[in-house]
Amino acid sequence: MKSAQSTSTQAGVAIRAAVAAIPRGCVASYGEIARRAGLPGRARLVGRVLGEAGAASLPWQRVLRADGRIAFPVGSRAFREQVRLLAAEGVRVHRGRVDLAAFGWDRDLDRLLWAAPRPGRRS
DNA sequence: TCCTTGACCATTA
DNA sequence: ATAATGGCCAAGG
Repeated sequence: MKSAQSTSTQAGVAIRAAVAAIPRGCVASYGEIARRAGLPGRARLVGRVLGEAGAASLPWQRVLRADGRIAFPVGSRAFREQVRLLAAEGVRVHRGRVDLAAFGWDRDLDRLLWAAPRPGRRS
């Protein structure tokens, strides 16, 4: 058979590997996954691949939009499912959105801890 | 073959 | 904060 869906292409394999690598309790954006998969600028392809069959065994719930919001319509079946799965691994979702500074995979901890404005450093 | 759609994103206003 | 725009590119009609 030659049904070469995106999930069986090289890109698909790389994307799935990147998603599988997201640590439990963390989240990453579609764009970030694309970048890690060696496909910068192809966030939409990530969404497509996750939509295809085979994503069931992946931690797809850890993939969010760049602003931390869930990519499904609020209240939809997939939306509720994603919220449930994330909550199950300790990721807090508030109003369909996750705080990337707190749960983001690539968050820079140093910058986060020192985020408080220091006196004498610009306003 | 052209056109539309989409689990997206960065920039600009 | 929201809205419009252009880029991205694989599927499906």
